[in-house]
Amino acid sequence: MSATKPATIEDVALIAGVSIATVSRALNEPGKVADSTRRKILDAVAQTGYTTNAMARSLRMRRANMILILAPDVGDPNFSNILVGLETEASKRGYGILIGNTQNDPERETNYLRFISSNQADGIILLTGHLPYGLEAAGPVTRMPPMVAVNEPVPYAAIPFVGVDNFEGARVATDHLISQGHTRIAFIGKSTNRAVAMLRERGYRTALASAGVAIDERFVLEADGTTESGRGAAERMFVRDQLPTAFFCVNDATALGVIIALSARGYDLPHDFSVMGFDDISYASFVTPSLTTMKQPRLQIGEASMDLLLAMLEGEDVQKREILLRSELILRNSVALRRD
Amino acid sequence: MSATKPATIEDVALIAGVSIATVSRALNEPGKVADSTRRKILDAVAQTGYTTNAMARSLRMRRANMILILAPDVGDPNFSNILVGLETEASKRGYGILIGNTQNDPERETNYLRFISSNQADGIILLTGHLPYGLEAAGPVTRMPPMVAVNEPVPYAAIPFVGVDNFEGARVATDHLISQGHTRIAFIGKSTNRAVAMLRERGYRTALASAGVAIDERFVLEADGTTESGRGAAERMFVRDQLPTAFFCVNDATALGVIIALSARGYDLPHDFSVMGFDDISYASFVTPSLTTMKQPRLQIGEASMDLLLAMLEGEDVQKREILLRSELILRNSVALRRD
DNA sequence: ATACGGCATGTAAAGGTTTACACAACACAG
DNA sequence: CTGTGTTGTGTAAACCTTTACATGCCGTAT
Repeated sequence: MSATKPATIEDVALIAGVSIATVSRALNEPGKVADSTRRKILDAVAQTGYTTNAMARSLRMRRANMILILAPDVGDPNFSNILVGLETEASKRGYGILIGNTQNDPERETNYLRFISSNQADGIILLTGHLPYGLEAAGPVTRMPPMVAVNEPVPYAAIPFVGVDNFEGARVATDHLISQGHTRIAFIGKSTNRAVAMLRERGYRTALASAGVAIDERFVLEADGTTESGRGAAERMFVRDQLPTAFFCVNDATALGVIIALSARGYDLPHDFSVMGFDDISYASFVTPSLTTMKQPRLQIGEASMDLLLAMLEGEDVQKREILLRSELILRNSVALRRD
Repeated sequence: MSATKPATIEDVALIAGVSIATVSRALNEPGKVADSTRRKILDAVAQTGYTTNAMARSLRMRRANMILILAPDVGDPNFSNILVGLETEASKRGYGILIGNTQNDPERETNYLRFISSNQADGIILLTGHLPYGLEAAGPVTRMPPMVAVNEPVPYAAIPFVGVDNFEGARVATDHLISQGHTRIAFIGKSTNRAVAMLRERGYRTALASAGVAIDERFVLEADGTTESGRGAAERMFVRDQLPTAFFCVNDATALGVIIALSARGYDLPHDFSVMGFDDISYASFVTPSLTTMKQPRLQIGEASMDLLLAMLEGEDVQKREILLRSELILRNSVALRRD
């Protein structure tokens, strides 16, 4: 007897002997309908297997209960658990997540905005570090959808940010190296445009300054955050006359490159050099030597940012425009007491 | 002069001086409208910044152009690039993807089905290896949404499958070990319920059989596919009187565990033992020794499966119920010529 | 007895599309 | 000049909700 078409609110109303308005109310604001009627309605719902049609609902309510996530690369191991956190929190609150893999392609970014302009998504989580390309062109400021930037803050835009306290984390990391007796500490991964790298460098400098250690600028090397760039930077270091005893790397991928370069030169780590990373990506514990690093609370970052976005969406006045979470020092085997 | 409300098809029709039906046609089936009118309409569209409201469209058309992806853990490095492939193909064809992270929790699985029953998604990509819990209960077979299983086939259900040819891949892997002179080859990762593991074991057995090598059943050990289980299995191996010279592991995570166990016992790899994995997960190249393994064409798997699902959705009669892609032997440093 | 407020429910509009059907204009064959 | 197709466009229904407003009823204060 199951209808080929799915049941609508009208079918339910008919069976329960009430109007569709009452059915809608019974389902959405149970307080507003008499107990006896509500029971009849719930029975009818069970009997028909009714589910409310999300399309009709969204059309009427002008809201889709859907969040768009824009990421340059969903496959990035750095994003994986953030994604899980985002999804968990969204799902818990009845929202779905839509993912947009931009590959940093402006065209794709613009294209994903159709989800916003066509009302398929109510807000955006930005993992890209910049406003979606084509957003300004799309219309005046009033049309800007609610957004939260995660991991990478968006420069020159008043977008709420959730991420790790990079400055503080880098300070803790550098302090740890200092506590192991190191003073000639290199920083691998200087950048003049990536905000995260700049904050981490500042943390490094501040830690050394407070410890009264002068910074040898020849120990501060540029690298773009990839394993390859880390390897290259380490190689460049060896043309210098004086070498550091420890390397603080802007992230784990870079640290991996440094470790590969040092191992290839035949050094024994961590005996000859200490290496410290940042992020605690999944394979940090599998490298040899396993990597001492700062762990990003990725799950929490995901949850907190989704929580913030949904709060904005639901009209709560959000006072905090920035949520900084603490990173945690993870002790493994790539850092040791200074030996020379 | 930009309206506070987004422009509707009616606004466009008014400006272009035609009816809304013509506007709709001009946009969706351009051939059916006169060139001159179409031009006027496109002008009006540009002028108003009109975008069609996806909700209204989906409501009317009973189709959302959205695909639900059910995965036990989106953060799994094994899934990452499959996800990218899925997204790429979907996006190329104008579909969006909705992700459902089930954590193998029946309740969450059931919950995600609301996207289907409420018409928010048109089809499902199953990465879980089983039908979503609660699907059968939801209604008769006629209501089953189009589905494609990826990576893990769904047992006892006629669901089209896309994945790597595990049998063939395992055979190639084992052949490689044999070609390096090994005959005492262990299989780590036997399972009696995971289809993928069973296929890989069969490939292993077939390769040895065709090479005329008798299998020592004491070399076939159970493990559930985690790094920890690989480590444990390797340890168990050492209570035996005779040891293998090579380990073929059901996947890279297991291989990693084996490597860790062997290294901890002070063996020099690959000199003392060869270890082979399967999957080529991202950190396979970072372990020491770097892991020789079979590479899964993850991007392709993602694209092929989405392509199949969309073909089904668009009514093309899909003849192929199973697409098996080839895995590729990746030579690194964990396998060497037999030395003893 | 009258007025009034609160409660439970119903009526109908609105949200923005797509598309079956109808219609008009025109060309062309008979 | 009539009948038949073709082409281009319009009218209106349908998709399924939510919700402002109206209605009717009952209880209570005046």
